[in-house]
Amino acid sequence: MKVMATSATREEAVQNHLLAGVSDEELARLLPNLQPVSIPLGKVIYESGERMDYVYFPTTAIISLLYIMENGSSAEIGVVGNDGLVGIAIFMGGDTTPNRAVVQSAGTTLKMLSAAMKEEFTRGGRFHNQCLRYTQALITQISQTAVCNRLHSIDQQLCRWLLLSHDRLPSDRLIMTQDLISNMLGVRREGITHAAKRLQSAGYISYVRGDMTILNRKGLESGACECYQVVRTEYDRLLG
Amino acid sequence: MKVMATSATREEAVQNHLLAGVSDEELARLLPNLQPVSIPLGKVIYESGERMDYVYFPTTAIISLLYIMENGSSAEIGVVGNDGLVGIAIFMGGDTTPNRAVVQSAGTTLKMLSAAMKEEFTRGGRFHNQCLRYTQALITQISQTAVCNRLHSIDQQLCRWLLLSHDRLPSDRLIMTQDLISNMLGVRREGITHAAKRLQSAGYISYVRGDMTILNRKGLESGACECYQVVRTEYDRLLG
DNA sequence: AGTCGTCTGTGCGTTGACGCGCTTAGGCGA
DNA sequence: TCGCCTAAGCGCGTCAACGCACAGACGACT
Repeated sequence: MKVMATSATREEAVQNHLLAGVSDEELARLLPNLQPVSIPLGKVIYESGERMDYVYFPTTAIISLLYIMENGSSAEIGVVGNDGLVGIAIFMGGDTTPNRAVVQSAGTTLKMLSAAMKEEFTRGGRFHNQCLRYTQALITQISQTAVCNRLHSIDQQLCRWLLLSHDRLPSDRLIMTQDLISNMLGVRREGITHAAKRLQSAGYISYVRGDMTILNRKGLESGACECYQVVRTEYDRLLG
Repeated sequence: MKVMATSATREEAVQNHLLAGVSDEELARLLPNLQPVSIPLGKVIYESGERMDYVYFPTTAIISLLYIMENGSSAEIGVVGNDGLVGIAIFMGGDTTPNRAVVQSAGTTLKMLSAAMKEEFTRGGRFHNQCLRYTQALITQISQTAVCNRLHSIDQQLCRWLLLSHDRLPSDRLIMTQDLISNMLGVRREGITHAAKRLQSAGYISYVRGDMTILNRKGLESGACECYQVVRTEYDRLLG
């Protein structure tokens, strides 16, 4: 995690949609506290139950929220990109969550001390409201993950997962091995191999050794269950 | 849904833990707006995407949050009892959610007009904070449901579900058919039949035609996955 | 060029859950 | 008391996903 000495510029900040949606006055107060940081793939930002010293506003990075079982298996409960922030427990009041936050796609985020976050949140302005609306959107995403885990096939879930990632990605390339994806989705690696091969045969994606490219979004959308669209629509409604 | 003419008394209000946790001053402001209502099993409080006119603070009732698929199948994403409230979208700012809220166990709740809810929430006092802490607890419950749906057997999930219900129940009796439970958990009715029979053989529960009694909580806890305890611990930490 | 580690593909047998159809049994009202 | 409705139990065959073991395949690094 490389920290640049300077605070974030306004141009950097508005790359994050949540920050782009606050008032000029609020943004002016936030800017000096926002530090650009670039974070590598696989970096653990929060550990389950651990004190969170910073909140993170992704600009180009994508962060995955995971629950890790006692036996080591894991499952993703949500994904955060430049549409939101990581660390909602800071302003919700719990300070910690029983989840791990890990970088799914390397890139930059803006980090801010928890204290500064709490201070601006308690002022109760547009920033406060935006944070809560984003939290509601995230709740919808988590809920739909629960439903999808229950009722849909690996193929459908992989499509949903790729679309959620693609929405938060600056390009069509996703650096991610099938093994990592299987940990996210909480399934076998071979299950992902099969599903990915089918998607490749259909011409929706192509990949070689951890380097995946999305070729046909429409195709993926047709292969996904309704869960993706429900989440997408709700994000647009709440944050659009 | 039977509405009594009078406002709620302080004694009624504090049966709901969330209301019990606010300041005297706040409670005094809330009381005139709180109306006791008794609601029968199966009543739909909110429909997916529908405007929410009231928020509900359960006292003895239990409400289930469900997502209904386009093809009619369904899955529970969370359950609310006297530990919280139904209608968080009101103060989170989205006004609606893509979920259905349905009464899982008949009983009473205190309902309050959305406008009154918003007004007290925006005052930003202890009530505001309690609502957010409760929302975080609910997020944990939903997250753990997602994980559990992915990784655990029907037997384990039934145990978890029974324990979550029991925690919110005034007695050990649960009026609920296996068919309804299967809709909640998003599995086949026969799956619940098998799991329930095993739990009955073990002496953990007994049931006849939609009338279930919990005989051995410890037994259920031993049959459940870690998901139940994670949620329980987090509720205690955030709201206890 | 050769070696090693990692990523991907494949082929088993196993299993938990599904879908369907049907039976048994309790409860209630006519 | 009879009949009906609904809840619960049972027995298939089917299937998606699992666990495991191993084989190619690509890239990086001597």
